[in-house]
Amino acid sequence: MRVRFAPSPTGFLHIGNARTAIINYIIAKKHNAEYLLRVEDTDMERSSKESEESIIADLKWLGIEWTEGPDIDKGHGPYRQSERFEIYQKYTDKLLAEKKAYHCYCSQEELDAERAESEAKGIPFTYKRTCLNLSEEKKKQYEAEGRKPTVRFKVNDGEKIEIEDGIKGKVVFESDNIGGDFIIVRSDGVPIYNYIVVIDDLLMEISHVIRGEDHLPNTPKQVMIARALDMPTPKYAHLPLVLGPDKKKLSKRHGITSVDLYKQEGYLPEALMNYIAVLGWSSESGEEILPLEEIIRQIDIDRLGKSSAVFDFVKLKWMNAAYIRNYDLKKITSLFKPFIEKAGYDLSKFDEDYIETIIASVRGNCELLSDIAKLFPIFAEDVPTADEEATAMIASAEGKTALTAAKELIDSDEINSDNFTEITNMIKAKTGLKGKNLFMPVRALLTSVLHGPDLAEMLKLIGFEKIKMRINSAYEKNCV
RNA sequence: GGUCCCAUCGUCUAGUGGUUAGGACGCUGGCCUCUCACGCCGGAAACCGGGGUUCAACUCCCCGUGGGACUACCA
Repeated sequence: MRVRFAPSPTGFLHIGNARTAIINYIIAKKHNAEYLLRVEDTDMERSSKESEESIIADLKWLGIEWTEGPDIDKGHGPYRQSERFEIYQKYTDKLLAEKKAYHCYCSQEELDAERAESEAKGIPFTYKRTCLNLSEEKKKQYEAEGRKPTVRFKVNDGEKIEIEDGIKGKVVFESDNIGGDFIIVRSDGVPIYNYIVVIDDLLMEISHVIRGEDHLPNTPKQVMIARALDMPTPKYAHLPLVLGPDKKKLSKRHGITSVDLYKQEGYLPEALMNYIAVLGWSSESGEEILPLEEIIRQIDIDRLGKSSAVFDFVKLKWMNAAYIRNYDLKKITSLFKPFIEKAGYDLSKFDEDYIETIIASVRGNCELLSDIAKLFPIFAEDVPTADEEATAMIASAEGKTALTAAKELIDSDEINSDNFTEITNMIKAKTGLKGKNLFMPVRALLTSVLHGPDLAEMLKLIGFEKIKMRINSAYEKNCV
């Protein structure tokens, strides 16, 4: 078995494509198959090297590995379509010689006009074969006019194309209603996707083409080309589309749809991978958070659903939070670090164990790695700026009572670096506050936020010096 | 418009002729708790419609309806 992922480097890797890449990867792993990466960069205007690089980087970030591709040549290369033009040329010549394709001199404008006419009449557009039997003189004349021909594939009339799709089952098309003879080589000599994909899949010995459902309507064209070339076709499996909340194909306008953005927002690759992989099917047990190995063990093409799935950003976030909670502490700490640095902290100034302890304490309150940006200051800043609710809490009657007591404790040296974690009890003794009325003001005062991990645990990590500064600062602000 | 695909809670799904239609996210009531989160216990929430087939349809068939994709000298 040989599968492939064939992205077009015209932008970032987005969720829809990532799903195709992931499913192919998982299927490949399951069957111990070769996984080929091919770059479909024949759209010269839209393709770019940067885009190819970013897609590759995103695939790697996700943990997807291919066994063959631009960077791993196993004899089926080149792996970029832009480097394979001579190969395609041979097939085009063959098709032309066998009269299975022909040159077409119709201009874009002429075709547009024909199309507009069909639309006005409300009938489906079909190319009228204007150039099918052009005389040599006519061709010469067109050439003299400076027209450059495209190559059109001649579609057989009344042909039935049956596709046995691994997901959809049997799908039948009629050659008569696919729009007529279609262009396989542009007037500038660059071949079209629908054409070369067939050649590449054959030459690269792809046994299973697993791709998005949006390609299903293209499939009959590809099958016809394969037949004309006397080539076998691979097995097809068309994956249902990933949809946005409005049930339309997921795209940029739905918000964050590129893998790179998820990375930047602080999603773990494993979480994204897990979520995307289980979108559209369910495990035997119904569990959804599954290690990759387990997904590989359980998934199979025929276990995949047939209907499109709405991408649930909220559920992904939930899953990410679960991964953050359960990840190996050392590993998750190292993943958090870039986000702490991004928040403006120089980590070389912090002890490794200290950072790890902080992460252990607050990871449960993080859905995204980037959430650390608002939690880390609680430990790192001398006097973090209190958020709105915390400010209000400190300014309340209980807040001032607690604050005054805390100030007295500090000024009288009743508390020191040895016993400061007992401060809550001391304030309790001094003020008579208890329960919520005690803890919330103290929490607000000493941590600047109302929510978070166990208070005593946090105090230990914040340290006496900072506690002192925070009390003094709050006292000046509220009681002077 | 044409071709093709799809159809169970709001969302992701389980279900393959006989089930109190199950689970997950989200929502929600409670417990735990100084708070939030986690965790635990509960709740509301679905078989698109109509015909068949059958003793029996969410399940099979047909027709509607709805949604989607495609309809390029993009992939």
